[in-house]
Amino acid sequence: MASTNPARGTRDFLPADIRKREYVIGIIKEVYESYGFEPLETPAFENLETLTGKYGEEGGQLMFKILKRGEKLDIANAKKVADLADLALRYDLTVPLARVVADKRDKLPKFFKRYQIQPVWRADRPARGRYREFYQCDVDSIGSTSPLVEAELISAAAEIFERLGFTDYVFRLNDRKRLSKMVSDAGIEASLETDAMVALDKLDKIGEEGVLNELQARGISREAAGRFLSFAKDPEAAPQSETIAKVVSLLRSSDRIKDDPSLARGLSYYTGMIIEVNVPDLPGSLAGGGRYDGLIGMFGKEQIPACGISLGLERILVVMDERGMFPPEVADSTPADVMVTVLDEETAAETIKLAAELRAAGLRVTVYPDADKLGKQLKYADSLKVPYVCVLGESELAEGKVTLKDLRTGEQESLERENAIKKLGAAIRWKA
RNA sequence: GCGGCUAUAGUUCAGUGGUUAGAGCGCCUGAUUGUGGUUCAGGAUGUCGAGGGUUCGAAUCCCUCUAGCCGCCCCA
Repeated sequence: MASTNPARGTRDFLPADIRKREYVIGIIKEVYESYGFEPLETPAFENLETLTGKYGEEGGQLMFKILKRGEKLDIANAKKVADLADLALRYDLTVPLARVVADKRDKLPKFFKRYQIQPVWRADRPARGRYREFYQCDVDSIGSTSPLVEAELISAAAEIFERLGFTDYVFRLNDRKRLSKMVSDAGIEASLETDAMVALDKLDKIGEEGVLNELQARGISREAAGRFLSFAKDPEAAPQSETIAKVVSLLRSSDRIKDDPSLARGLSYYTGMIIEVNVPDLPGSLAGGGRYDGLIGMFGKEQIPACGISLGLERILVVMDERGMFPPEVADSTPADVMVTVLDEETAAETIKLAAELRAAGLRVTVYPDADKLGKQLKYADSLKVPYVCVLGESELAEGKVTLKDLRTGEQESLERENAIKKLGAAIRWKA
């Protein structure tokens, strides 16, 4: 038998999963909209040349490339990847945004604030909380170098975490320019700057001693490595960042914002502030971002400054699941408020009519499809956790009534149709 | 990319060379011909991941492949 697993590193989202995802995405959209960010969507795939060279060497390897089609596909004479593939699946949301901005500058506002919630694909090896298809929720502000941009992005992201019910998140802030100064002040050669940052990025994971060893392994002297690390450990000792000071002064003072000179972040396109959001019980981050004033210029047109934050939807969902942070109507979602029974094929038309009346009253109504025994129908309703059942059989039809049963209490009563509809409408509205 | 573990009913798992492969949960039927969630009685369900090998005999031992999980590397 062929495997019925979804492709490696991908997932099927069952109804309960979707309810949770939509709840979180709904809050993210609401908050971003309230800050004046506008939605953007870009294609699932891009021209290969749009994406190549934007993510460093590693990134290129992890891109899902799409084979050329028809006559253009000449496997026998292909010498390099570009001979075989001409398209690739979206690898992140930032580069497509940069392309859109470079391409449609004239159609976009001078300061373009956009959010984008779409899947991206990476041909990575899957691991816990890591997939080959996953969603990113990006929010970016294009066109201004003002620290007000950073402050607003941080403020919006913080509001999202508050609304979702997080009480222990921390925003760590650092500055790429300050990191460069830390490198030079420590006496590390400029050519080893990237190595120093890659090693520093692992501080949480491998500890101080581990970072010192890694710095030395990358050709940095013990003394320089020690000085570098002492800056990283102490915001007072480290060179001061004007940007961080300005951004912090613009935000309402909060112990959730932390100046952290040890924060590095992998991506090479950041040019100024870098941001990461952490919670204590998760090794990685819930969100990350920073300023990238050079990326849009890579498309060869105008150099336009930009800054953004990306929320890690999958990780937010994992933490919320583990902590039971979903409200009951999301965690215990049901497909309908009420189910209407069918006891006889002859009366099915009446069942459909009643269902339509209930829907007109604003209820979510499902109809049992077969004329099975009543016990079976009730059992089914119970398995769906539908709270109410309308029993509509011969005896009810003869009297022009309907039997309304509350599956949670087991109570039931025989009511005139319009009373049953009124009562259900009130019960469900009360709940909502 | 490297190392380790796993694959048996719908599902979670037991079964270390010997008849006809088991259990919990779930599912179906009945007690209850129109009343679920509890209970009781009964019932169905397997290419033992795929392919090859060893053996009188393989779910069990060996090899290959595939898939899943856990570390490392890297990343969100």
